[in-house]
Amino acid sequence: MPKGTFSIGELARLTGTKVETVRYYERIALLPSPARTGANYRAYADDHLARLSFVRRGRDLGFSLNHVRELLALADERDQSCADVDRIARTHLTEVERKLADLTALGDELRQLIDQCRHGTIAECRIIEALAPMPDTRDPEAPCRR
Amino acid sequence: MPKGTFSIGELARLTGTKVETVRYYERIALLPSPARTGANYRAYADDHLARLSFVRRGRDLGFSLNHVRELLALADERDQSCADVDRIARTHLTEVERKLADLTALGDELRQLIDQCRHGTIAECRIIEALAPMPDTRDPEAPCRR
DNA sequence: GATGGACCCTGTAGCAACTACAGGGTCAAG
DNA sequence: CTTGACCCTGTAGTTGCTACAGGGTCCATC
Repeated sequence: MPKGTFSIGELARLTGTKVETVRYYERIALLPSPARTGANYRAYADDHLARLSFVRRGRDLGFSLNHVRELLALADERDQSCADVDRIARTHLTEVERKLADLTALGDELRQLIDQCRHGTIAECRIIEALAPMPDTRDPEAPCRR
Repeated sequence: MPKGTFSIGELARLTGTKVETVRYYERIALLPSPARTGANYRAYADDHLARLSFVRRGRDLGFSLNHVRELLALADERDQSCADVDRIARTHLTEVERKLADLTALGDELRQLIDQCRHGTIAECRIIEALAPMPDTRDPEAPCRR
């Protein structure tokens, strides 16, 4: 590797990413294509490292790749207002809160089911029972949802 | 449709599933192939309805299709012990609780970030700042994770 | 009996966000 | 000079659907 550059493996280690994932990010144009060595190895510089760690951090915060892409584009517009950044973050937070509510309800329901299990045969299993109820065939409009 | 049978559309409506999803479940052998009419239409009976609503309910509880498949197989073994059912449900609950913890931490972090936003330019945006920090290139082992 | 719209069929391709090969080339240490 | 760790490209798999394309069928209405 030329001095001051990293191989893909080094970049991956530095950012806690898999090598395949780095190549994937390049393929979908989330990361710019780096220079190549004589042996056709990717040679990354500090700005690639910065960009990839930005992506990783965004992913850790649960942003979609598209959101990360938007945030990256915004990060380069240093003198624009950060209203869009704020909007993306708020949208994402709303989504996270919705998932959180769903998952909480689901966990409660599961815990209830498990608590009712009397460890007998399947014929008398409350968990299976809870899964089994049928929708009413007389009502063609009502699906069997909670 | 022969008397006492449902078309795929009716079955879908009764269970709150999309028609394509019902066909998909059949393709992956989660649902048995139904009888066909002269015009090659699927003709479902009550047992298909029961099976599909079991699947839907399991999915609503967040079980993977493979877990649903196992639960379906177990549901047919009426005189076996329900230990396996219990195990699958507990495994799933553990997983749900892990996701819940992750999502809670993530929501907290996002809220903090958003609270810090002073609505100025991107150059001084705390959200972008929080995403930007670089890993230490002198330490080849430490990835930039929380 | 023709027409229209709602339904049904198969098969394939697409989505997110990776991950995992296969089948090669390169490089540095011993 | 060989071994093992790395690198390359390209493609296919994962999960759980969803969305066509390009056809056939059914039934009510004109």
